Amino acid sequence: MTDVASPSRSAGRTANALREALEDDIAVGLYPPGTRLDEVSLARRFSVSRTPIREALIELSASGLVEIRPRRGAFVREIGIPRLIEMFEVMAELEAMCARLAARRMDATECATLLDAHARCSAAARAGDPDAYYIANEAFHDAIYEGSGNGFLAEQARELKNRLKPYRRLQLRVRNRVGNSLAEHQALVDAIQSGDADAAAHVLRSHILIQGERFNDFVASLAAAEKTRRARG
Amino acid sequence: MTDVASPSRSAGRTANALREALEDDIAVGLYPPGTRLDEVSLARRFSVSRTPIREALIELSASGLVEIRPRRGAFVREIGIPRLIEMFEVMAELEAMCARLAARRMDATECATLLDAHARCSAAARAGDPDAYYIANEAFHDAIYEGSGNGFLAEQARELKNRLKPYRRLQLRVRNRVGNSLAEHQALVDAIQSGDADAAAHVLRSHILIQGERFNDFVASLAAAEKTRRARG
DNA sequence: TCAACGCTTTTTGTATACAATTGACGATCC
DNA sequence: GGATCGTCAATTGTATACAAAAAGCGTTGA
Repeated sequence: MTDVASPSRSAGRTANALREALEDDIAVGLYPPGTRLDEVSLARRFSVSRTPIREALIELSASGLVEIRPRRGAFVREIGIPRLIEMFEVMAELEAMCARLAARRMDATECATLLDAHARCSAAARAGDPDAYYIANEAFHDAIYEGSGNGFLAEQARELKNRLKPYRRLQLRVRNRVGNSLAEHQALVDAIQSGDADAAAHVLRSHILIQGERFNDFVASLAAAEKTRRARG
Repeated sequence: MTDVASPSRSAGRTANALREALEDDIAVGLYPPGTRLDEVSLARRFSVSRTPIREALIELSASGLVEIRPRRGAFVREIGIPRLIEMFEVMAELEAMCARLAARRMDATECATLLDAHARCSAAARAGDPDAYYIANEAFHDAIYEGSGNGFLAEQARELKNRLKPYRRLQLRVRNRVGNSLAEHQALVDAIQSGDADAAAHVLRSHILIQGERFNDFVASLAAAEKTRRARG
């Protein structure tokens, strides 16, 4: 019985807290793609009735993390390889757009935030702490989203990133990605600080698309994971 | 008592049909931005209970067309000018991306669809039929979304366009926008047919951003409309 | 032995009942 | 006369009850 005490904002709406809790559970891998989300089980688990559970599932369905098949239940959405590639393609473009705008519009405070995140990335990389790097990396990208000065764009980028989260975990384990990633971050910081919008866009697009070229590894590992999962289930 | 008989897909889910109905009503202006959407009134209007109404409102809230303020009700989202500008900025980039990909990937069938839509645009423009132009224009842009070969991108583009619909109506009335629009369409078709991805992206980005430069007119008319609305209400 | 049919059980979808909070109206006090 | 507090009505949020559809299961027939 997990108590959903996360106050977050918007009290008086259990469904919101539930949505966030389920989002995390899905991102973390507690509910892997394909898992059926039973309403009564979830209701028991969170000690609420089916109503707010249903509402949370509908929200998740709208955000694309969950698929509701009418009269058949809610499932953690299984995103196939082709669609994942499509999503990364869009993600790269959104991030590139953020970078371009950030190079033009970022103010000193936002730039300081970016540099701080970059420093934390470096530290985590030196320490060889992948979890810390994951956190700092997220802060770094968030700083660029915010730095775009386009709040709507930032929202879109964050939302898409969220949808990709369940699959991203598998991805960052490959090779010595961290080292290259850090170098790309540095190039991006340089481009932004020198106000070179096109360079910033190019660097960040590549930063994402390189992940796409290293995607073969990713695809392979994902396909393998899928195979073992199917074998188990 | 409006009967929500729109079967669409996903029968056994009244909420979906309700969402589409409300989407249309909002897009058409039946519920202008800021309108309060009372659950019991809607339930009466569609002859259902509050439950599916609530679910539809939650979906609309997730898509951004409606804002749910906890314990205070659902309102048609009022999008301020700054945010509208942000959204158009993103829209332009998404469409540019579609165009770039379409120039590379579009096959003969998709190209035929595009040309057909273009022809219908021309016909509507010659006939001076703005409604027909609106329809054909939508088909034209849809053809480019689909032509990108990136289904996810196409979805994102359509969804954002949907969110902008309530505000777009006001916009297309300005000047002889139709003539210029048509010329830009032609340039885009040429770029796509010659496979010039950069040109296609540039043309379509401009096509949207020109609407942004003519945005002053739009802003003015919207501010005026808002003023009269406030005066009435 | 396998397949198809029908029943039962489980689960979703919808309606209704209840609780709790909000907003408004009115009365009272300064 | 104005402002503030209290009470009441109205509306949302949650729980439960009921209906209908789907899936699982066993039985029966070929």
